[in-house]
Amino acid sequence: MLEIKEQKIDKAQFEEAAYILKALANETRLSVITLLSDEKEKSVSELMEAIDCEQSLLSYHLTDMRAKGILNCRRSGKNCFYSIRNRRVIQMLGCIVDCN
Amino acid sequence: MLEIKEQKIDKAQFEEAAYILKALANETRLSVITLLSDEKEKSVSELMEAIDCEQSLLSYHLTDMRAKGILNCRRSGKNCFYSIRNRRVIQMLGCIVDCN
DNA sequence: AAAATACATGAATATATGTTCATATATTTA
DNA sequence: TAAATATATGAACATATATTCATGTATTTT
Repeated sequence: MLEIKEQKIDKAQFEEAAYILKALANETRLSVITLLSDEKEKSVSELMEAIDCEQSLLSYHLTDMRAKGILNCRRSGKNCFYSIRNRRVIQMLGCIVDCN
Repeated sequence: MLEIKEQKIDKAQFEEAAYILKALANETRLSVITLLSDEKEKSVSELMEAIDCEQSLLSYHLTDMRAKGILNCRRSGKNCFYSIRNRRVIQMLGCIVDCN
């Protein structure tokens, strides 16, 4: 007698993907990633200017993405320069935008 | 004199991407998409069994993903069969999982 | 050293998302 | 037609995410 093979899913395998998706699922954040995706780092002021986002709010998003390992931050004088920590995120964003 | 070209971002262009990302950024939802990605539709019961998710909670996620245009639903007798509406989502999920 | 600039942080609040439980609805089966 | 099965929905609540505003801190400029 042939058993029907049940497909069981280990939800845990999606933990990390969901975690990153949550960290990116926001217009401001997608804008930041896009601005940083040309390899060049940008200061908070530059990002603010380009995205037209309130200083405090942008800072919140940047700090959080940094805490979640998506962005890097380097201080230089009065400025903080943000950049993308792992280039895979750019690839991912590319797919997302393409598939849409 | 050379002007520095400011890069302005139109956040609105990311609205749709962010909308879909939010709709997917959850372990249960990623599990559902994965289970449905083999072209075959599955009933709520089958999904429930495979994902090990409470009926009501799964229903909530399914209904929402359906409302957001990610899933289709077809009733047949006592069952409701869900499937992926737009195959691009699978491609997207593939990228996400790969890049990670 | 005081003022200005660039950014972060905390508190308060608003809004969105996820979860549970009880109950409703549709369909089939007995 | 009553009971069983499969799924949806509403209410209440918990938690997470986003937003605003005031203020703190580090650095530079005057």
